[in-house]
Amino acid sequence: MTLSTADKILNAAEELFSASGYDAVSIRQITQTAGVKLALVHYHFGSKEELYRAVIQRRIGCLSECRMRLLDQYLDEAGAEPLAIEKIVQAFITPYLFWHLHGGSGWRSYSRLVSRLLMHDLDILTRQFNPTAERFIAELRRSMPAAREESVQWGFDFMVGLMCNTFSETDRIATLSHGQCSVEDKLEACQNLVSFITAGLIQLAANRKSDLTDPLESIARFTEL
Amino acid sequence: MTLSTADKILNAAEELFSASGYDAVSIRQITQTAGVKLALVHYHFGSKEELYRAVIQRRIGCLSECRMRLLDQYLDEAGAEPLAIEKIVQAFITPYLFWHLHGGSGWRSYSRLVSRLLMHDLDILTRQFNPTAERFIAELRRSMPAAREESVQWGFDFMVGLMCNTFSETDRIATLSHGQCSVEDKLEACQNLVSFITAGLIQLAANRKSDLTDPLESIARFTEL
DNA sequence: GTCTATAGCTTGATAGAC
DNA sequence: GTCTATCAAGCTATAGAC
Repeated sequence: MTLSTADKILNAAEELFSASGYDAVSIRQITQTAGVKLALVHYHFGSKEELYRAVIQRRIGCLSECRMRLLDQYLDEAGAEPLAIEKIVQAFITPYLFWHLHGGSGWRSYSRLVSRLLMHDLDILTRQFNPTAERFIAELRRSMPAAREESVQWGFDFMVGLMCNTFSETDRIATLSHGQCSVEDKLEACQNLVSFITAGLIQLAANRKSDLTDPLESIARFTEL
Repeated sequence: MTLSTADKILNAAEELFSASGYDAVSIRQITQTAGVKLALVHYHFGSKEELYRAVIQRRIGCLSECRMRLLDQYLDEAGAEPLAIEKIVQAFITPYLFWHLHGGSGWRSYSRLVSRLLMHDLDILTRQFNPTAERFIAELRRSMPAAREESVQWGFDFMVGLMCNTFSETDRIATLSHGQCSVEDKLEACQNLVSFITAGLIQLAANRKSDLTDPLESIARFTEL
């Protein structure tokens, strides 16, 4: 199990980027963690940003493929019927969970890193992710026949955001629950997550939007005083 | 409307931090944007990190207060009854929306900045935020009488995460929907958001967790081949 | 309170020996 | 492929004149 220099660098970078974000990590820290010399990053990857991209690239295909295969399996089983919304949510989220649980520490870092990345909007990510996204949106649309297009779009966006939030591993919930819950227990988190998202989507499927006029007016009244 | 130097710095910092994150912004950029000299940041705030904290501090009380007042109003109206879950969600989210809509560009930046901050877990934020959080969790608990404590905790966590995600303003949805939706339309987003979260919470209130054994096993089968 | 000037350090990147 | 040595630029922070 001797790793190539490139892999050592990728592993260290994955871990550090996922813990602190791109800007807060220097390539010196990375090479030190990896146990290799500074110049080797530039030899193997060219620049810090290209290293970052390489880290993301390494595992992204695996995730997309898992999602697609699970979706295909459910479509097979359902025949011509639209999928149950819960199945779509499961096909989207379980691959993340699976690799997080059984992929070793690298995958744990990776899921955190990708989740962090949501605000960075890097071209790589969208280029790799959008095809999968569009397939899931299409299935969602088929399973929400009465819904306006916006509801479908927002529903998918909420699902992605919530999943990333859960895997980003800021353990707010541990503090607030005084240790009773923790993002450490990803299976528990995801069971709740999938259930929560499914119910939310079913609600959007019925075109229900909450009317916010009253609370907005209340606040306006507060701030005038 | 002449701003003090400190306010000029705070405004510039708020805007830049919210756009790029703490580490990616230098105090040189900040002072340049603010139109003041470099040394003044250290004179007024001491250090870059203290400036960051000051930016967060400036508006956080206002938000918490709004949330509390709205919650109090609803409690008044409800008498001794537990609140409808939707009311709790509205009391939590509408203040964010209100200031985002009517607070000027500073508040727009601010909501994005705080949302970004979720992964940074800064002591200030939790110290300021946790009392509000605990009140909302308590109300949620009262309105979800059959729910296990974990469901209440996860439900609240999902609400916070989803709200922050929506206000962090990465416009994934604009690309995926080919321009049909956008985070620019925050009212539309929040109407869907509140409806989605409410339905999710009601689901959790009934202690429903999704069973993920089947999809996890399917994936395990894929990866063996 | 505001300015200039600069100290002291870290950063990403590269040149060139082996 | 890997190493050492180093560059040029950028960074936070501070000292001291006004």
